[in-house]
Formats: sequence, C-alpha cells, structure tokens
Amino acid sequence: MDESTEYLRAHQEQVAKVKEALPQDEVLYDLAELFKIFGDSTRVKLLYILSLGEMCVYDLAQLLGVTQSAVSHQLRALKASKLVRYRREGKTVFYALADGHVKTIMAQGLEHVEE
Amino acid sequence: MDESTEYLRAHQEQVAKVKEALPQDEVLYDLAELFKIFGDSTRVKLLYILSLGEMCVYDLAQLLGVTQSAVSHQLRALKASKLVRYRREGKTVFYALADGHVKTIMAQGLEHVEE
DNA sequence: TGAACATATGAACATCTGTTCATTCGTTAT
DNA sequence: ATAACGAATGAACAGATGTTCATATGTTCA
Repeated sequence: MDESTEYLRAHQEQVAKVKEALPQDEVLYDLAELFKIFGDSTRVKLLYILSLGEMCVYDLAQLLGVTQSAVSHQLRALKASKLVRYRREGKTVFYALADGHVKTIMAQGLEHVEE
Repeated sequence: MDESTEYLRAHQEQVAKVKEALPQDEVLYDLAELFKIFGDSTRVKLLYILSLGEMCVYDLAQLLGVTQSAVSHQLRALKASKLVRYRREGKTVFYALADGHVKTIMAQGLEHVEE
C-alpha cells in the first residue's frame, strides 16, 4: 500500500466517523430554517425590541420605520418559528418573546459581532 | 385629556424609551448579517462538521454531497464572517472553526429546534 | 348597523442567494 | 517544464425572499 492510498484511507475513515456523528439531515435543515429567521435586520430588530418587553404592532412599525403590513408579515414568520407569542386586547395585538432562547442566541451573536 | 389621548401618550413614551435602549442600527444590521450565514443548510452542516474537528475541502464536499465549488463558495462566506480559519498543507486546505461562539450559538439553536 | 381603527393576508415585483459550469490559481512530483 | 491534483473564482441562471399596495378580518363604539 503506497502513501497516497494510506492517505486516502485515512480520509475515508475520518469522513465515515464524522458521518456517524452528524445529526439527522432534517435537524440541521430545521436549524438552518431557524437561523434564517434571525438573518434579516427587520426581524432581528423586532426580536431585540420584544426582548425588552411586549409591544403592539402599530408601535413596532413606528419604531422600525416600516409599513404595518411589513411588520405583520414578519411577525407571522416569527410566530411560525415559535419565537414570539401574542395576546389580543381589544383591537390591539401585543407581541412578546416566546421563550428565553432568543435572548441567549442574540447575546452570543452580539458578542461575536462586537469583537 | 380624554382616554384615547392618554393611551396614545403612553404609547409614545414607551416607544421613545425603547428607541433609547436600542443598539445602533449598524450593530443590529451586522447581527442579522451574521445570522444570515447560519441560515443555510449547507453552511450549517459545514459549521457542525467543523465543530467536530478540522477537515479539508474535498472531504467536506464529499460529506455534504455537493460540488467542491459549492463548498468553496460557502467556506468563503464563512471566512468573511470570521467563523472559520484555515491552514494550507501542500495542495490541501484544512478548515476549522475560528472560535467558540459558533458552538454556543448552534447549541442554543438546536435546543430551540428540538423542543 | 355602520364607521373607525388595528391587524392580517394575498398578489406582484424587484432584489438577493446558492448552485453549477468553466476556468484559473497554487502546489507537488515526475 | 509539465502533468496532476486540490482549491478558489467568476459568470449565469433558477429559485427564494422582503417589501409594497390593495383588500380583508376582527373589534369597538356611537
């Protein structure tokens, strides 16, 4: 067995081992889908604002300087990813973060960005 | 001052307060740019694999079942975001995670996804 | 009931993104 | 030098994404 063959086998072994350790394809796909949500400045702003407390759609739109419609569409995406929850009070709908993960994820991201 | 005016003022106060607490626009923009990187299944897979140890481009392509070119393009994006580092050994280039943030961010994401 | 208001939704459009293909670059060995 | 190999790059194309506009839903109050 020459050197290159040995080298190739070493590769194949490592590749096989990693393949085993990899989570199911679907899990990593879902993970990417989750991060996709964070990967838009409008949505990140929404999440950041909501990390400070609940707020209604109208105020969110005002703070972000975008259409009410745009905010609504994005909140829909956040809802679908279970990142926010909402409650209705008369004509007004208040949104808030669904759980603590969001804060942690954002905090880690900010640490990386601010280095 | 009637009720609706009071209500409106309450809104404006809260909006103003949150506006103060918000990080600079550019920071949140950069944050979104960072998460955008995680928001693609090919890149997430790359990051996950690299979290297990360094690996060369060829093997990465094989593991992911995509072109060497595609991997190279995506590694470029990861490099630009300072998420990976690399070293050359002869004809081969080995990639590895740049720091620990990636693992933390992914772990938090996985927690959320697997609920 | 109907007017007024807050929010949600659908369609359309321009922009962005990720892949492939072809080619080039960098390195090693003959 | 040149062939062979791994990796990087650029152009191009198909598909996804975010916004706006128009309209619909849901709620309150007169």
